[in-house]
Amino acid sequence: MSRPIFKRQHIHEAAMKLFVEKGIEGTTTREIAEAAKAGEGTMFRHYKSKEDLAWHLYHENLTSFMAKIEEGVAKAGTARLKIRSMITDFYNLYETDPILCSFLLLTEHSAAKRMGDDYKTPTSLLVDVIEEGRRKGEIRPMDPQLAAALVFGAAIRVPLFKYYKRVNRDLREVVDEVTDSVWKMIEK
Amino acid sequence: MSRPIFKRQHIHEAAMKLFVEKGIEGTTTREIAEAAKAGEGTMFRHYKSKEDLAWHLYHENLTSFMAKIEEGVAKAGTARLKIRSMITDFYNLYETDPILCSFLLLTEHSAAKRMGDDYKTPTSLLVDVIEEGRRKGEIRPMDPQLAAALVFGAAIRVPLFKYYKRVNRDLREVVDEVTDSVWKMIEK
Amino acid sequence: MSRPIFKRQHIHEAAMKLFVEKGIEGTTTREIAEAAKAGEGTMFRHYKSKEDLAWHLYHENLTSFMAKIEEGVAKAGTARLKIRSMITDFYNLYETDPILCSFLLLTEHSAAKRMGDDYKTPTSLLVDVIEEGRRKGEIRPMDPQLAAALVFGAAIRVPLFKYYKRVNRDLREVVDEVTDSVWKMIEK
Amino acid sequence: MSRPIFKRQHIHEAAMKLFVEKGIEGTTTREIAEAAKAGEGTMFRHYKSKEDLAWHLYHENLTSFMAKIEEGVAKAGTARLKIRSMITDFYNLYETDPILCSFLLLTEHSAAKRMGDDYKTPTSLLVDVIEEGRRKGEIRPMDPQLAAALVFGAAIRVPLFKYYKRVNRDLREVVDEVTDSVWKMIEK
DNA sequence: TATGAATGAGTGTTCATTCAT
DNA sequence: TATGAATGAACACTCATTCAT
Repeated sequence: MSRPIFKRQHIHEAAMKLFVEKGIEGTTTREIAEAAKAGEGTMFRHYKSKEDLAWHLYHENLTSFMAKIEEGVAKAGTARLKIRSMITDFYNLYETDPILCSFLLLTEHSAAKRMGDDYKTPTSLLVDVIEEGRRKGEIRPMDPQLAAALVFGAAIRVPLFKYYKRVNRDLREVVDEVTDSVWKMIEK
Repeated sequence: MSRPIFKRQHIHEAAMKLFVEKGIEGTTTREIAEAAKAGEGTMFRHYKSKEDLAWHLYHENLTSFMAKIEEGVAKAGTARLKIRSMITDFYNLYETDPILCSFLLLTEHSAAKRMGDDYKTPTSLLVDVIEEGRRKGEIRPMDPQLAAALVFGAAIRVPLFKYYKRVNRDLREVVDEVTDSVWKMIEK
Repeated sequence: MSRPIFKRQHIHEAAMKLFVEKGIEGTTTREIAEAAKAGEGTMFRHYKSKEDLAWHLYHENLTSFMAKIEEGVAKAGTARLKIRSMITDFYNLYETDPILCSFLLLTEHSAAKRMGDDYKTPTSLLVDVIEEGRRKGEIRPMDPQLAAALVFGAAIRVPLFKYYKRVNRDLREVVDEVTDSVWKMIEK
Repeated sequence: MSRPIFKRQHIHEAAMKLFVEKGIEGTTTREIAEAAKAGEGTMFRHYKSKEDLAWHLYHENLTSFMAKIEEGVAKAGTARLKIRSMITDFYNLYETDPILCSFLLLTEHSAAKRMGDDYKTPTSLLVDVIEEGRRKGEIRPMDPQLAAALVFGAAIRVPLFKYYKRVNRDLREVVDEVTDSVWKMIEK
């Protein structure tokens, strides 16, 4: 009667939006279905469970975002430029797709349980970058984990402040200022 | 059967621990009761609902923590020392009562909905400190909100890294290093 | 510390009022305690349970009301006068203590389960009166139960209509009109 | 496991029976589900709450019963015949579907809160009939509300007596006797 | 006698999930 | 593939009842 259309993409979008707004546990499958204009059972043809949907959403988007970040990092020659590249990618993502960026940021906590320790995340990449910079003498002697915490924390709080409307500028305009600032914390 | 001892404190402690471990939505009232060795209905004599319990826990602890922070900030003479004082209080809290510290950090997001815009939070206090430092010429010209995001983000990510076992040192030992680092981002 | 005062009477009054307003099942023991300005446990010193309280309230008040009705009925010489006496007592009660009257009327249904078949109620008394009137030839040949249903139903609906504000007059003024009316249904 | 048959009708029947037997508050949703051989959550797909179910049951059945009564009343030429028609419909309903009839009678009280004042009920229809009869001189001068109370009370108590096994005859056999009796109360 | 904190069985309700269509 | 009625375990919450004070 009705022609089956692929609802998967609709479900992706609806779910991610709701997950950001109300959290994963706070979102019901029925809300997702409604927002996606799909039947209540449709989601389960594609994913085993709500958690599974959330995980796939996280995993797949993080993976492709990581690929992008890693590409930029690989191209950049210095630790400073590598960090600048990561910040650029993050702020770009936030301005292009704030829901996805927020989802990636907010879900990290709950997804952590399901990720192995060797899972590649922006944080672990940043640690690598810092360790390499340390070895090359670009960065002052300090615990790389602590350095990563400072840099990542500083840079990532800016989109969060924008989310809460404390900061209103286009984040792509502040990439250089943020890079300069965080670099001061760790430079030789 | 019944033994009129005040169970409120037990409930506070059990609930906060569980809220940190599993989130507010992820924690059931049954679990709280069990962990507090209290009856299932006992919580509801003290709080209207689970959400209400979470809110009170957040509100009361934040209020008294804010009092402590504000005291330290008031005593410190310069922006740098004020920021150092805040970091000290935070890291002290983390080492003294990591559950409470984590709860305050993690609940900010969901509590935000219930807080008025004029609600005093560590973040808003930091903005005040930075604005004052700016006026006094201690801090370089920059958007105070952006500065606050950088400083707060950097400093607060450190306990989070400890929570995830990336950082293992006693945070009270790194207060000075962190203060030095974040100060570089904003100093004149 | 506090001087124990008899709270029983307060509880009686509060409970009956609430039972009429919200039904027995719909009233909580806490509401009763609050309305009676008594502690939550006080009621249980006097009655085994909420149902027990309701039953005693019904039983004791009905018993004393029955005594009053029976006295009037015994004094009256004819069936007509006996019925008039009953209506007078009912309407008097309604105007004097509408809550008690409503309680007696509304609780009959649920109390029926606990009453033995030989329990004396206004209805059973009315049947007796009618049977006697029948024997004496004052009442036309008809099923006494049916006659009682008609007379009792008619007379008792009037206070109910007043309760719902459809009738507003003082019921004591309409005793004669009602008596005349119901008597027409059964007179020889 | 699941068997997409419409359970709504089952729930209607089970709920009404239980509501009559034990009252709305005294009936648990679990009991309804069991009696309807439905899952515990099934009711909530159709109705927002137990109260909502009760209300719809009352509203829809009363509405269609009112349509039937009004039709009979409209066809009858005199007040006496109109009243006879109403009694016929009531007693017919009682003998045909005693549960529905009892439900309509017993729920009136609690449903009253949710009904607007302009809600059409058998009682309000009876008042209309009596007022018209009054204007046409068929009925003696008297307060129409009082007259309605007497007539409705008398007629309706008969099924109630049957419910309590005081009266055992088929009510359709007593329509004429009851009509004759109640008519005497109000005729010119 | 009166109290009210504590209790836990039980209630109405939710919601992820299943499966016949 | 998509649907949505049906499900029932699990949930937040209520409330009659107990008992140490």
